[in-house]
Amino acid sequence: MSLRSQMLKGILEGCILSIIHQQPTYGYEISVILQEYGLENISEGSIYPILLRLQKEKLIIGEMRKSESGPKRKYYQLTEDGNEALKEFYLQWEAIKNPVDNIVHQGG
Amino acid sequence: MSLRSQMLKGILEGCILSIIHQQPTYGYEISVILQEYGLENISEGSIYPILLRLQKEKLIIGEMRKSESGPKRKYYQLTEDGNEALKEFYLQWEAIKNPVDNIVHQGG
DNA sequence: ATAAGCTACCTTGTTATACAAAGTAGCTTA
DNA sequence: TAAGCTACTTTGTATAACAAGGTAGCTTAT
Repeated sequence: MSLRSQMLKGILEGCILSIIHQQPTYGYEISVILQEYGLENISEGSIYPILLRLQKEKLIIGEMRKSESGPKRKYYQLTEDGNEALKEFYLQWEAIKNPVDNIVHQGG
Repeated sequence: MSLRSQMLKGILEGCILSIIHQQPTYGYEISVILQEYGLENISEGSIYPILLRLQKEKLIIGEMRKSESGPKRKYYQLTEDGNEALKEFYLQWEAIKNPVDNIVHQGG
């Protein structure tokens, strides 16, 4: 398993919450959006299990909608608990990013 | 298991490499240094296994030295492979940090 | 002396997660 | 009718942080 895979643990979930928070969206599009943000090659094997997990934890809710082109899509949006979890992710991200940045910039 | 624990996966190892790169040091002191950087409550149950793993992968080498006060200390320093791994960590950290920051700041 | 408390190291078992790999199926276009 | 894209799902694997426990040396107060 790659270093990147390890480093993404826990982070990817928060990113997906954040993307859904911006606009209701579905799995396949999330992979495209992540790409656009620079997180390339995040496979569906990562994204869909996260969506199912988030749904199970009631942080998001899904709804099937017909597509004008292609199969039906499962659009997700955040629940109230999801908004809380997202806030918590933001806090944790800052609490990790800043120290790590300082360690990295001091050393290298 | 906490969100923070998940988010630290892979990252903590790179931080420890970076700290050892700055100056040869030992496990107990690393926990203090991490604290000072703001990564609080990183337990020895996290640090020592990482040090043993890094040593096994020949990214660091350890050497016991007497302490003027207290038990002997195992000082570690980076090997050539360790320097390579550290550079790779820096690259991966930037490759993850920037996209995640953009996702986070876009969303909220 | 001796107990308490800090320093310092190590090990075992648990839990969670990214991802590879494989499968299913609808729609469009050549 | 086949290729190729869209879109969702499931199974199994590897790995890492950490809780919890253990060992032991040194210093200081009682």
